[in-house]
Amino acid sequence: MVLPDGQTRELPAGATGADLAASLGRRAANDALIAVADGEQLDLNRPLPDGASVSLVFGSSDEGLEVLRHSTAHVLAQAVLRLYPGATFSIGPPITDGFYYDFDLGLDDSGRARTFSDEDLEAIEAEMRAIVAARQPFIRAEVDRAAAGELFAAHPYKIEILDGEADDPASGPEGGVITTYRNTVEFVDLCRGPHVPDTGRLGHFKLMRVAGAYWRGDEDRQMLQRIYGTAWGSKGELAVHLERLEEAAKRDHRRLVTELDLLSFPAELGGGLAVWHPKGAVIRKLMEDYSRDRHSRGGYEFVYTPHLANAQLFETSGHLDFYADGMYPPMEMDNGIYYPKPMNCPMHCLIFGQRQRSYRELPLRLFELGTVYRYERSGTLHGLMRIRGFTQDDSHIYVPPEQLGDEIERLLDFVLSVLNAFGFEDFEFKLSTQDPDKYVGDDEGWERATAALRAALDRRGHDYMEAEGEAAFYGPKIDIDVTDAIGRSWQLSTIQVDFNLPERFNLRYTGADGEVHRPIMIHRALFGSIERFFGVLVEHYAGAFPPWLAPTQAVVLGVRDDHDSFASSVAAQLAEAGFRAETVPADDPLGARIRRAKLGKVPYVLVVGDDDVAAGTVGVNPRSQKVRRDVPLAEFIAQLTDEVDSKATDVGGASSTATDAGSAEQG
RNA sequence: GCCCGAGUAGCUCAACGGCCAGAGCACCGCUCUUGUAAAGCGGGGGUUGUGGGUUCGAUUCCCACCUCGGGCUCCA
Repeated sequence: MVLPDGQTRELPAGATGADLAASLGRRAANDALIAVADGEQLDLNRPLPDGASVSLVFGSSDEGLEVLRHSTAHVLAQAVLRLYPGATFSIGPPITDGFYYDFDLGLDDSGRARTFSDEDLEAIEAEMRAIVAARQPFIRAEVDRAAAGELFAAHPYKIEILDGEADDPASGPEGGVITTYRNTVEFVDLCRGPHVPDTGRLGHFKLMRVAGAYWRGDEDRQMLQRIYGTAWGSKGELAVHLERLEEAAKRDHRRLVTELDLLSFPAELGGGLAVWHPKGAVIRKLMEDYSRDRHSRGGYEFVYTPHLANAQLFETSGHLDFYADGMYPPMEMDNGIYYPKPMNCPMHCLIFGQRQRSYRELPLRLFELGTVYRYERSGTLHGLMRIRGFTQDDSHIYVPPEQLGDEIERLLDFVLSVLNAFGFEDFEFKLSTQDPDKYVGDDEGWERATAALRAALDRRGHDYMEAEGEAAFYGPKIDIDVTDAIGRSWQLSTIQVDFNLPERFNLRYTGADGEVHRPIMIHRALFGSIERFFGVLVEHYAGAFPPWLAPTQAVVLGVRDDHDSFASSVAAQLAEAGFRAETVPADDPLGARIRRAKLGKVPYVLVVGDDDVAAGTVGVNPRSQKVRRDVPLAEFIAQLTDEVDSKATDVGGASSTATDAGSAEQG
């Protein structure tokens, strides 16, 4: 065998991964989950090919975690089949952070599909613990189709997998070899493997929730009962994961927007529609102002278009053919049919097509904060992240084919620089290419456009993954994900090439050669939706917006009520300097007023007492820094001005020389 | 839309089928006059999501609908 570090090791013929692990020491023997020989994953009890390059996989690696989660899913299936006679099972793959398994529990006495409840989860988890304690081996076997059919005669979903209707990533035949894994006499699963040697290697798991899921993800098929779980290589990692979930729950924008009085979803309005309260509106306005300013400097021209359009427009654009399901229902008026717009592009195309265009005008970059309405099924609505009425920072760029690459490159820089201002620094790029079954335009155009996108990414030095076949039917695209403060990734920006709409709207320009040409169109949104981006920001900052965005930048508090008028004058001077400041009269004890301001996540609390009235100073209590006393107001204003102008994400500045007048706790 | 779960005061939550549905925060009033994260007292606030049903009696049990949350699907 050749080990990953280049060493070689002699083992008797027929030696297994387990033998290799044993030869490497006790830890390897105890902790190894599978072996990888010449790139092929093997159970530890399978013989290693002579002379192979072999590495052992542990629960500490992604590969190991997948195996461990997959095996835990098997344990879940065994527990469910044991506890629910008549139940059958379908698939149970590992997923990010865990695993799931889908079951069909059959019908109850009244003919309705049986389902799991939350209480069932506890019983199932207890059963799983028993299976883990029993240290059942996973025994692999290769069988032929007939034997497999017999083995799974009572399990129609397994039969369907055997019949190869679809290739599931975790189960199902591959290369004609059907493999099964048996744990006990009672439990055997159809599975490609590999698995951990025995259930004793598992145990750091937790069942999370039960949900409905359609067989094969197809809503015309049977709805199955899915159980989700999380599983890790150690107790510590499981604990860290559960803490991360708690942290995410604390940052949930739906909770924070209510607590901070930013916006709400009144039931009277209808599902998926929000109203913005004054504090939320301040932040939104600042985001929009910044966006407008950047677009203005970036060579965009601003346009406005209405919320409704005649059905004819959406027939021309193809939305009624391809997107009708996502549109609000039509309304009839003056013998015409009108739809709320689900996208801004058709209207921008009308603007382009309104007169003759010259190549000298291109690239023509039309920009609009355009509000659109989309019908989202009620079950899919989710706070600000999925909503029915929202505003896109939408632009459509009309460009000659030969300038596509340059424009994309320019766009990439623009997008990243704007996102940077909001505190995002980690980006992931995804290039989606043609779906061979569903596209418009000629192959040559696609190839050129895709090459242009690729070249732009390369020239800007961005690593990207390629998603084959995931492009929209009208052209290839680049999607940009950002990573937030706690490591979650959000898809925000998208840059999409479109050959289709210029065709449908018969858009043309006159080239330098005097001939008529068709432009290529780029759709691009940077925030995507203002609402969704706002939601991401709330979670990213955990509601503690940086000074330039905070709805209230400073709360000024008098120590006693005879300081209130000085406090008011400080607030007035801050307002005069262009800041958002409030005072709270000294009707309550100072501590209580400070606490309320802190819970409101205000960047600065300014406290003024006798000394300050006399000297024209303030006590500065920043959101997460120490308190400074006797700061001249002008100095504080200069500092805040700096932070706002530089869009600093920190409050109080790392370099501020804090004098310790009582430590400021964090909220 | 479909599966699971939940709807009690503005918010967070109590209340075996049984007296007038309670508490904290928030809000209003009075007292307190405060130097860096919760002063005291009092007050207002509810058709327990909506509509049916079972029952002597329903916040509690059953049915339907609505809304919200977790999923499936789709995507920004």
